Formats: sequence, structure tokens, C-alpha cells
Amino acid sequence: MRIYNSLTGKKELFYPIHNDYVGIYVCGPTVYNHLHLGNCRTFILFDVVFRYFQHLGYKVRYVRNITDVGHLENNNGQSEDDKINKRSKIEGLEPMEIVQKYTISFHNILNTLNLLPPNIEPTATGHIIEQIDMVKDLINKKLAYEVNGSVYFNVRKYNKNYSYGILSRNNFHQLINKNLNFLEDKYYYQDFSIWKKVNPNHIMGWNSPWGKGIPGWHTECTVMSTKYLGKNFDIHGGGIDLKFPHHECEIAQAKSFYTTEKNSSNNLANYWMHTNMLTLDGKKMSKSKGNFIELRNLFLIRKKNDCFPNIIRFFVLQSHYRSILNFSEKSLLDAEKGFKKIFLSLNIINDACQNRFTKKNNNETSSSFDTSKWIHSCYQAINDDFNTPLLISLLFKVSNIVTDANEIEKISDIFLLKKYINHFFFEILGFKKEDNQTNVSKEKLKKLEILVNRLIQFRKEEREKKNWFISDKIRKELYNIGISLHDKSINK
RNA sequence: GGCACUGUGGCCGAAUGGAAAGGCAGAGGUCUGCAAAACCUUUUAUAGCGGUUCGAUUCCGCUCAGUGCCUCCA
Repeated sequence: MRIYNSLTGKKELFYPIHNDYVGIYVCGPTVYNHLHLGNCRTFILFDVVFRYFQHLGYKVRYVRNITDVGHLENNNGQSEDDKINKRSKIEGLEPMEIVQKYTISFHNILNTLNLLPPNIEPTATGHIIEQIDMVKDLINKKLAYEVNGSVYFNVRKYNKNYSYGILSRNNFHQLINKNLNFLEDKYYYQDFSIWKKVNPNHIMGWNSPWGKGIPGWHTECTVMSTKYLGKNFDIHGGGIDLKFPHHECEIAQAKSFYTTEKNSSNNLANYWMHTNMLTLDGKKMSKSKGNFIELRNLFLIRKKNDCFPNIIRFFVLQSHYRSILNFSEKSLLDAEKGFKKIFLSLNIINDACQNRFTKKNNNETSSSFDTSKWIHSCYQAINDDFNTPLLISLLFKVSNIVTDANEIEKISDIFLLKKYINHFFFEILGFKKEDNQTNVSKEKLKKLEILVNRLIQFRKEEREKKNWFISDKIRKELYNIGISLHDKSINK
């Protein structure tokens, strides 16, 4: 299996640190707002990564954090505000109420999209002590300094022994942006906060050797990833917009904290994976720029369409995770058609297997379709840096063959095909088999089903009488509530 | 200004130093009371200019266009 490693800019063969085990850390959300479609792209991709490693038989530990404190926002160099604290003022809720509200929303959305939960989902507030320990250590190593109750990482000093910018390929000296002011407390523009002083009456704040404060965002990820995966682990993932500064700073802290020898090759994770941006009208989907689509709104609009979460997943996986993906209504419609086409052919295969089981297949001529070769191609696709679009195109190939009734009869190893296409579609790509999210009781559903069947039967009778007005009206009404009827010739 | 990435038909989107996947849309057809669906057939593409090469869409250089990051971001 090959993975594109952002550290080297190349596709590399994947070797886990420990045989049979894979450790993955993905930067989760800061829970101060509802998720938008762009956020989900990353989580959907890593859901596939997680599923695929498990499919291959690895024991995977997948860690995805929740940032519930410490994500600072720079206010034009005047001050730094915690995002959640800021939001709590806007909504008139306690910070932890904000955290609770948006954590629940986050879980609901990912659950609807059929994402597997990570093995560990640590929160920043649950790891304050560890973060304080790391800050202390960095001060002892003279790689961080305290000013007015806040602590900053000394990037210039770090850069003398290590190289700051190895991940983002930034040159330390060229990082200065003259247009931007920076906090006066900092020695250098490039330095970043690892501990931030807060007002003593502030509800979100912890006692530390430097007074009451909150930990910095970058520190949190270094602490939690290494706590649960070790000081060197396999895969670290996140959106490409986190590459700099967030991931660069994570590496800087980890190297400072864990390495004893200079020029150690430990870059926190061996493979860094970055998902590209989802755009709207060619521009990055982003909250601060105001162009974004919230998933909960999409779900509300498409309530009638019960396979909508699958369509979102299909839309996302139909492009490669390292390319920019543009969102449009049309692309969703395309995805819907594509998804349904493959879904339909899965049913055909399953039916065909049923028939084979009852009737013995005596067909002598064999199909030109080579199932073993096809399976091999599918693995090749996903093994090549998770090339899901290529894998999906292979599913379409089967779909085209299977819809030909003569051709499907000839496929000798149909049971093998059934097994693997189900593996790829449900187990690896993670599509949901059926949406049984209704709260309606089974009793009620049964009654409804009888009613609809009666109506269809009634329409059939009217059709046979050539009473087109009635039958067309029923067809239209049923279509409006999401039941579409496809008529065949009445002569047959 | 610095760093990085991208450019494939009408649209989306793979692959590749040696006849350019797949999907959507379009066109034609089968079917049909009509509609829809389904199925079959089918047109159209490597941004531009150079270089390396027997051969470049692929590698290299330049130009043009777009995107991301440069301390809020998945």
C-alpha cells in the first residue's frame, strides 16, 4: 500500500511501526459551531482509511480529538480570544454548554453519515495537567518563555537545532508578513502561544505555575496524540489548511519534548496525510468568509430522500482526497444518480445469487468478465493512496455488466463477486445499508404499507380499465411522497 | 512579497514515457396510453510555447490561468 506523505511530498510504501498495528491521529473539530460540508470531507476520508486498515486485518487505534478549549483567535495583534469563550458570549451560554451543544451536533452528523466512532476521542480540557507538564518542560529546555502569565514557544531558538518548516516547506526567515501586527509580548513574530493567561474570574481557566490560564491549541494535539499513540506513531491527518501553522507547531513541540539527540528523524508521525479543500463557487468553504453549507441544513432540505447521507459520502469519495472538490447542486444530483445505479446493481447481484442457489446453474459459456482480476484491480485502486474515485469507477463497471441479464447468468463466480462488491461498497467505502432511523412504530409502518399497497392495486385495476385520469393522479400523488411507480406495458 | 499545489470533453473526474477510465448531460434507438425508469448505441478533451526522447498528456523550463497557506479554519 502506498500513501502520499506530505512530509516528503511523495507516495511512499506504508510500513507500520509495529507489525499488525496502526496508530492514526486526526485533528477533530473545535466545537464552537455546527459542522459544514467541508469539515466532513476530512472525517469521511479518514473513516475510509480507518475501515480499510481494519479490513486488511490491522489492529487500528484511531484517535480523533475534540477541541473544547484553547483554540485562540488573533484579533489583529491586539489580543487573543478563545473561540469557545467568544461564542458563549454571543449565544449567552456557559462555555461548557457551547461545548456540549456542538459536540452533540458533531456526533449526530457523523453518525447520520455512517462514520465509525474513533477508538479514543480525547478532549483538551481532559488533558490540562499533561499540557502544563509539556509547557514546563519546554521552559526548562529554554525553548519557551513566559511573559505576563502567558507562555510562548521560541521558534527562532528551536530553528537553530531543528528545522522549523519541514512539513510546510516554509523558510523560517521568510515567514514574516509585514501587514500583520503581532502580540507585543512575543519576542518574534513566528512564536506561538502554548499557555494563555486568562482573567482570574474567567470560568474557563486552570491554575498553573504562571497563574490562571488556558492551554494553547497546538499543544493539545501534541499531548493527546502522543499520550495514546506513543511519541512516534504511524499516521497523522487533517485538512490541508492545518498543515501550517498547526501541524508544523505540533512537530516543533514534539521534537522539543521527546527528542534527546539533535536531528532526530522522529517527526511525530511517520506519514502525514492532508485532505484538500472543498470549495463553493471555486472558493474554499469557510465559516469566516461566509461561504459554507451546513450539513444539518442540507439534511433538513433533503429529509424526503432517505439515502441522502450516502449521496454526500458518494459525492465526497468520487473525488480523490488530495484534489480540490467543488460543491454544486448539480454535482449532488450526479452523485445521487451514480449512487443509486451502483446500489441497484448490488440488489441485482444479490438476487442472482439467490436464484443460483435454488436453480442449478448449467450455463456452459462463461463471461468475459474476470472476477479475480476485477477484485485485484479494486485493491490496487485503494492501495494507491486511497484512490476512491478509481475504485468507484470499477464498481460502475460491474454495474454495467450486471444489468445485462444474459451476461450475469454467465458469471461463474458470482458468489465471489457478491462477497467482494459488498466488501468494497459497505465495509470499506462505508455506505449505509438501509436507513432504519424512523421512530414510527412497526405497527404503524405495517398499516401504512398495507394502505399504499391497496392504493397501488386499485390503480392497477383502474389502469386495466384504461381509466388514465385516476391512475395518473394516483401515480403523481405517490410520487410526491417519494414512491415512484414504473409502469410496464399492460399487454404483457 | 514568500512557500506549496493544480490545469484532461458541455460538466464532474481517473490514468499513463507507447492505441486517453468511469459518471452526468447531449444525440439516436428499444420499450410505452402518457410520463418516468431501465437498457442499447454514440459525438466531443490533455491551457499555451519551447526542450529532452524513436515517441510527451505524462519528465524539464518558461508563459498564462486558478487555488491554498503565510498564526481563525477540516
